[in-house]
Amino acid sequence: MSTVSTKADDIAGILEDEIVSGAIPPGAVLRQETLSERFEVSRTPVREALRRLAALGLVSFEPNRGVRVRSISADELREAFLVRAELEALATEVATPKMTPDDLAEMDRIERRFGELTLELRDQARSGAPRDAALFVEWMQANYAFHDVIYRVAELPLVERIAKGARRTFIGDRAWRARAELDELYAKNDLQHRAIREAISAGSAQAARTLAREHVLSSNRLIEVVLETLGAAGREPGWGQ
Amino acid sequence: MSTVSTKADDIAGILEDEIVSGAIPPGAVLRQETLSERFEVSRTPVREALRRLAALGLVSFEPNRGVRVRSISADELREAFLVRAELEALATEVATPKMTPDDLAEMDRIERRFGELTLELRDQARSGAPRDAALFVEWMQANYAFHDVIYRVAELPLVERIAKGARRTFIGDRAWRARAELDELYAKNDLQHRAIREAISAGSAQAARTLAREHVLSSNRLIEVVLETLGAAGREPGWGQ
DNA sequence: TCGGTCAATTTTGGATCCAGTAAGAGGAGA
DNA sequence: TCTCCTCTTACTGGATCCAAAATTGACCGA
Repeated sequence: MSTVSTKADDIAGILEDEIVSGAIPPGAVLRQETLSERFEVSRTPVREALRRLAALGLVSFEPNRGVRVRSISADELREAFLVRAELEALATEVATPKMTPDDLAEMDRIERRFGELTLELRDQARSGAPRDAALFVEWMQANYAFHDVIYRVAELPLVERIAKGARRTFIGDRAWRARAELDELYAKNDLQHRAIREAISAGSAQAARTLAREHVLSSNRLIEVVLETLGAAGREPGWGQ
Repeated sequence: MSTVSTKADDIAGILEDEIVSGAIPPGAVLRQETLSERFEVSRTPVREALRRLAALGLVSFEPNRGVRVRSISADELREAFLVRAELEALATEVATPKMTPDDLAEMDRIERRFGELTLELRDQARSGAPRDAALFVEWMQANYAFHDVIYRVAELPLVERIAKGARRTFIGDRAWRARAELDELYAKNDLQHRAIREAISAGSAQAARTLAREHVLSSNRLIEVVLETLGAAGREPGWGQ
């Protein structure tokens, strides 16, 4: 791990996080001057950072006009899920015969925590209390942690990079967190995790593969809810579309 | 389509082609000054272009040392094929119900040409004549053209982008073109294309999917030959390892 | 009041300049 | 002769400067 890094890399990393997390909303226009003031550097490293983000598909350059954070379309979102489904299926298949008892134990630990959080979320929704954002974030992280074990064991860095790139395309869309009707999907998620874990444990790579694929694809319903919410959200600021 | 473009974009595009085609070999060190002289611009747009290539994974930055064209490792190459196999399977499945008679006719036309080229390649190899690079390139292009029809019909731009990114990771490795023993793989390729075409024509998305996946995966043997050749090739120039 | 034209301002893209770092050559000492 | 140290050189990363393009807004005429 190299301790040195360029300012351009640092800035790109920070902006990437902020875009992915939704702190910088889709459609926002990024001014080079503003960013250079914020990071207390000249525009040169800022521009290089923006080039990198553009290559990653997070922002788009309009020559002589500026860069704007790409807002993801309904089709893109659906497609991202398709890609994730295929690649997670692949990773799960590859990981199954490589799983050690320690790995399985880790999956269990994460899955137990995930189950608890799922119940908490459901209880909260049933009690009519306002959704706790921190709790939701924790649930989401536990969800990803489960899949991350699989990626780690599979040792497929390219697959991991692409799949994680695809899954983050909707982390930033915070709008959907508000919907209560998603709760049963959460519970389904939990059950599917358990099924995948059992298939892996049984050493059935094909079953694990199929389950992983269906797991991601079953988020289709969730996607549609998300899209509905997004459609209701106001248009983003910027140059006249 | 915007007719305007920045020099950084132009340069990145040209360099990308040259790296992918192998004109700039893996391991080569790219000097900013040299590139700026070649393209008759200052180093600024060159650096931005290099940032983009780095984000695409084609080159790697070493802070204060320079950029070098990434040479693909054996594991990366194998993984790229796995990714392609999954995504082409997906694209084929999605494309099958959307195929029009015109699309099928185009596939036939391309496939017919592909079959001819395959025979030519085989005849040439049998006659002991030295391989004709131009013929090989044409064969390769016909091969890709077949798959491109599927991508076009599937209308999955993200899948297409990722899969094409994965498949080009080895176009640049020209070494393997010299191997005669690959000829039977070529013929197999041809047969598989026909099978995929028939499955699509029959409207069986699942069969087409499976065939497409196996088609790419069957290149495993080919990959191993490539790796063998790469292993024999001399080390690349540059900083010590 | 509305639309169009033209100048002023803003902002980007590119060139040049400067500083800091890494590799390498050469010399001194063991 | 080998090793270590220093000094030079080359090249990158970042800052600043300049030109060109686009947006804004004011002014004018219908």
